[in-house]
Amino acid sequence: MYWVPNKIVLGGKCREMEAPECCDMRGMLSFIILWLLSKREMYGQEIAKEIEKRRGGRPNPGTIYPALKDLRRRGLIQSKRKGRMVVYSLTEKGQRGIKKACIYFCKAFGEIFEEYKELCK
Amino acid sequence: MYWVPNKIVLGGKCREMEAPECCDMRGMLSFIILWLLSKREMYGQEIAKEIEKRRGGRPNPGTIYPALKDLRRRGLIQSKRKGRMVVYSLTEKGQRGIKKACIYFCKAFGEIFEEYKELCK
DNA sequence: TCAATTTTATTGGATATCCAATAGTTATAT
DNA sequence: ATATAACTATTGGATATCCAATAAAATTGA
Repeated sequence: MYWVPNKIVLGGKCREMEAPECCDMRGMLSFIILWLLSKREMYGQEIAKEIEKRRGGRPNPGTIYPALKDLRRRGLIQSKRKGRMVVYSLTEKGQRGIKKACIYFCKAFGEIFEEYKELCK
Repeated sequence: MYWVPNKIVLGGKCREMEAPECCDMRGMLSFIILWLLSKREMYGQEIAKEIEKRRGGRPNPGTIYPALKDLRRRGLIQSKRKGRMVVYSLTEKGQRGIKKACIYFCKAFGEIFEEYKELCK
């Protein structure tokens, strides 16, 4: 079995939410990570927490660290040790990349947001 | 190599657009298919065309038909032969599923859309 | 009738995603 | 000094995604 989110956290409160069984949206992890890092630098578990807030369910260490490793290998993020933590941040390539990806994302899925955003408030 | 979209079609006109190299958003195909079918029933190549309009690059037959087969196996869509074409439509389970998935999608990614939607007009 | 076109469909393989389990490393508290 | 907690990290394996190549079936047109 693979990871399926099963709850979602909104406005600080945690509301249970059934996972969308019909399509698991795997493949969006790198995208979320880059987007989070475009806001500010974070360490690994901080990223995992932020993802949990948005998507529900916290990604495993075995998910998050290989993803970070891969993003670093591709030159999109960099890491710096700060005491116990390793702080990750975007490289310039990563900044350009996530910007482009967000625009692409909006063009591809904007319609769906427009239709559902009222329902999701 | 795997499929990476490299252009995007908007408002009928085809504008070239560099693909987001940093994250390919694979895993969203079933989601788009179900969303398209929630609008109206379509046959296979029609679905492929609609995806091309939104995401750029048309999914291969080897991508679209296995995806449709899997959605049918899971009881989310049904198919009906109409002459040369096979028309696909959502089942009730599929209707419930895509609704749930869209809400989940908006909660998880709404922030990104809110931030970029002006930029994408 | 027969070739061309369109649509549906399968197979095989490369790659990506993600989890469970496990372990190492650093800081903090007693 | 030592135990505890928090964070980082790896490995292995199951599953999903997607393309290229290929082929079959139905329609259309000459």
